[in-house]
Formats: sequence, structure tokens, C-alpha cells
Amino acid sequence: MTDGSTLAPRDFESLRSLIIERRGALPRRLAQVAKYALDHPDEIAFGTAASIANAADVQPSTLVRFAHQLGYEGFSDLQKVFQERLRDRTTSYEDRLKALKTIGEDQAEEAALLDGFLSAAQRSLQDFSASIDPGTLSRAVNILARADTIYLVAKRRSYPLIAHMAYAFGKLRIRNRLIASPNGIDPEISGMARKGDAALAISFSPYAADSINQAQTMADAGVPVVAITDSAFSPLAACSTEWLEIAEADYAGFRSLSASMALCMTLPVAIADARQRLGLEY
Amino acid sequence: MTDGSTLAPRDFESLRSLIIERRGALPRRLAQVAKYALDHPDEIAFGTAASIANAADVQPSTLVRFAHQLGYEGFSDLQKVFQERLRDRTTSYEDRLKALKTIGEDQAEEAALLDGFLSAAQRSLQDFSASIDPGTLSRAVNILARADTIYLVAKRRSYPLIAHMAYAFGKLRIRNRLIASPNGIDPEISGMARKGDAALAISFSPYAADSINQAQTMADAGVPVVAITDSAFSPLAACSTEWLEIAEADYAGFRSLSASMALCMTLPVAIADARQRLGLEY
DNA sequence: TCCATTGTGGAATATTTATTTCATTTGTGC
DNA sequence: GCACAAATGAAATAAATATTCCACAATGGA
Repeated sequence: MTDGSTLAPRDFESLRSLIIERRGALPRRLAQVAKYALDHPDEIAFGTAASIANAADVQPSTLVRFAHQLGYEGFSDLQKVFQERLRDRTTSYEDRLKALKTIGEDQAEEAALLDGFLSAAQRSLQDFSASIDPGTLSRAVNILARADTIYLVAKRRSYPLIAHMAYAFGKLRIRNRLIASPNGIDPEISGMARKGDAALAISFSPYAADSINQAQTMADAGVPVVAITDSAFSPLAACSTEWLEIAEADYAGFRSLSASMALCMTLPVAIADARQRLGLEY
Repeated sequence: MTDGSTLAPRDFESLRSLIIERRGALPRRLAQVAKYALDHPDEIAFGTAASIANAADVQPSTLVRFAHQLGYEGFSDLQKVFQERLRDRTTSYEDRLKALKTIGEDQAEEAALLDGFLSAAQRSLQDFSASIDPGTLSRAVNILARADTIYLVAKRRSYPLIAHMAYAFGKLRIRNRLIASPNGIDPEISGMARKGDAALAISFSPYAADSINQAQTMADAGVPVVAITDSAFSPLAACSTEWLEIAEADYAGFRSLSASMALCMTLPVAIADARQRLGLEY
């Protein structure tokens, strides 16, 4: 049954090549399945043998034969490859891994790590790009564009993000106040926010208590809070006026910041744009 | 079983809202499933009741109850909604642009900006991944791994990067000193570096004079300097022992930080690894 | 503190789904 | 046109997966 000489590909791209290569030599029904599989990979990933067989106008048993022909244990085994493709619809791991093999032992260690972080970053970008809701983003920008002063809250892991925003806001001449005092007066600073201002808070699990407190303080004072966080159940989402969700991929125990960073670059520019459009100048 | 008053949502977004809305009123295990479902939608789409139950640390029957609670006929019915979400997930640029066209005028503005920053980030990652030299990276890690204290230099645009490194080094218990004093004693701090220490400096064009000076000071004191910069002609490259080149793509006047950030995540982990491998403990 | 109600784990059951088997058909070389 | 091998369809079987059921635990009100 299984074609001993050929190992079944475990990634979609190799499988694709294999199918294209074999296609000509395949009997009628199997060729029909081959065509269908390449034309409707999503169907293969989600469908059942019966539903796919029906859609491709063959018998379920033909699907199993097709899988065997390519060296898989069965149809389910083949199907997994199609599913993987959707799971990490992102980076072609192969190219990367192949590249890694060509360099020396000792160097490979570091390169592999870098690779891990690069692909986590890539994954984050892709996921975020697919999940962002333009309406929420638009409303968030609108809130911040109308603020007199924007108070910036983020600690620990999120701090680099807000540090960048403080920089960008500065360059764009947008009045802002970073709540990160070396002398411990953060609560007092957040206490200065008043109606007409707005706050931008960033916090990911495990949420820094200080961030939550400061955001809450400002929310209580009637200051609209825009939050960037990683879950609908984040305490930050609870006290915010609008919140943007980002789920970053992680690697080696550190979560990527790339998607968040892209968002943090967007906001200042979008706010500056909105102000110009609305004729708001501060 | 089925809650007659509520119709089960047939699209992911509605379902998502429904889950968020109901979450508070749900019993413990069901709430646990709710959280897991929103945090790992892909798992729900592809997994089996058993595998998901295991991952979410509940019983399969709980999944069925959860589905019933929301008005579905069973878990499989609920799962379909999660699958649909992936089926028509648009990933290609064209689809994305189409999507942009279908959303409102005002919202498109912000979405387009975000899209620009996201793709600049992606480009940076790709370019960097292709251009990095594993040998240089390896040597840089080696220098830093042997340092007693690592002095960190970066201002302005590069500051978020070094801020992250200070965080990561801290978590990994790697002694470091961030040269960013609120009271203006940066020159004095960089003067403290001595043989046995090392410096890590980041600067991109236009190079901040302070960064260059401080790096130079330490280099003069015989401290090895690892630099991250954007050109072979950077003044930072001139005074460094090893330097890593990163050319970030830019958009709307702001350069991406994603590739640099990935590198900045890699270094601390790589250094910690190298120390363990070499038996160096500080 | 007790009872009633709701929630939960785990095993039993039902259902769906993949796989194998086998009789029949189709194609190919002689 | 015959014999043989390969391919195919359809049904039987095996495996997997979802669902239900029930005993027990936790919770909240009297």
C-alpha cells in the first residue's frame, strides 16, 4: 500500500510539488482527486472524507487510495498536512530550516534562535492583520485625536511600546505625558488627567497592577481610555472606552512585540492625520 | 437543552460578542472554555472534542454543555463557526485591499495606515532574515556572553529596543546597566565600564551624538563594543568590535523596528544559552 | 444545617467518519 | 477477442469522535 521509496511530505509545499509531479502518472480518479485537492485545499482541510468525495465526485475510498499512493497512512494523515497549512498560514518553515542546515554547528545555535524570533514576529503580524477590526481602530483614533493631552501607561514588557509612542508623539507635536516617573510619583501624574484629556494604556497578561490602577484612576475621572491588550477578559479591557486586541506569538519564553509595535507606529500618525482632517490643532 | 430565546450565531464575530457578553454569568468550567475558545480559536477549529478538552483542561462533556448553553445543537455545530472563520480568512494582499475598499471611508484611512506599517514590518523581517550573517551574530553573542556587566546604549528612536533588552536581561538575570539617566550623568555611567565588561550600542541614521560618544568612551577604555546599526559607514560601526547591520523598511516617515526588535529578543536568550553552554555563571 | 438546585467528572452509548474488502468494470498487451 | 492486471464503486467493517447519562460534588437559600 504505502510506497516505501517515498516518504509522505509533512508540509504543504512539498506535498504540492509531489502532487504536481505525480499527477501525470496517476489513474483517472486519482488524478481527479489530485486536481481537486490543489484547487480546493481548504475543503480538504475542513471537510470529511464523505463530503470531499462528494464534492470531488469520487468515492471516499478513492481518497484513501490517493493518500496511500502518496505514502500517507490514510486520508486522515494526508488531511493533517492541509490543516497545518491553515494553522500557521505564515512562514515557509522549510526555507528557513534548510538555510539553517547550511551553516556551522556553533553558529546554528544563535541563528536558530534568531529564526524563532523572526518567525514569531511574522506570525504575530499576520494574525493581527487578520484579526483587527477597522471600526474599533477608527474609534480609538478618534478618541485620542480629540484629546488635549494623551497620558501614556505601560510597564515592564509593554514599556518599549509606549516609549516609542512618546517618541513619535513628540516628533508629531502631539502633547503627551508618559507615566513613568523615576521618583515614584506615577499616581500623582495620572491624577492630573482631567476631562478633555485621554489615556492610552497597554498591558498584556500578566497585567501589571500599576497599569491597571492608573488606567482605572483616569477612567474614574471621566477620562476616556484606549487600551491595547491581549484578551477580552483583560482587566484593562474592563475599564477602557475602546480596546484593541493583540495576541502576539511567543518564542523561547518571550512574546513578540512586532504586531503591537506596528500598531504603536500607526496610532500617532493616524491621530495626527485625524487632527488635520478635523481641523483640530492643539 | 437549547436556549430557545437565543439563536446561536452563525458567524464568528457574533459568536465572539455573545461569548464576551455571557462570560460573566457562566459557571466556572464553562467560563474556562469561553476563555480558551477566544484565546485559541484555531485549536477549536481543528481539534477534536477530546484534544480541545484536554488542552483547555476540562471534560469533553463540558464542551458540549458550553455549545448548548450558547444555543448550538452540539459541539460540532459550534465548531463549524470556528472553521468558517478560517475558511474565508483572507490573507493575500489583494483580498486585504478588497476588504479595505468595502469598509467605510473614514475607517479605511486608519486601516490603510496600519496596513502600511504592518507590511513595512513584514518587509523588514524578510530582508533581515535574508541578510544576517550567522558568523557575526555568533561572535557578537560570544563577546557579550563573556562580559561581567553589559552596558546598554541607545537614544531616541532606538531607545525602545534597548528598553526591551534591559527587561529581558533582567528576567534572565544577566547583569546589565542601561545608560539612560534622568539626571544627566550618562557620561559618568559609561565611564564606569572597564575591562571584563562589554557594551551593546544601537544607533541608526541620523546617529545620536551621545550614543556615539558613549560607545567611543567605552571602546577607548578597552571595553569590547557590539553595535547594531544600519550601515557599514555608521560611526558606530567604526568604533565597534563586531557590528550587526539592519536596514529597516519605513512607512509614513517612521522606520519599522520589527527586525531590530527580533534581534533584540534573540540576543539576551542567546547570551543566556551561551553562558550555560560555556559554564560561565555570573 | 439541611434541602434543593446547579454544576461537574467520567464512563456508557450513539453517531459519525475513515478504512478495508470484494465484486465488477475498464483498459492493455498479446 | 482473450487473458491478465489495474482501477473503481459500493457496501461492510473498524475506528474515531461526539453526545448522553448518571452519580456525586458544590453552591445558595430557608
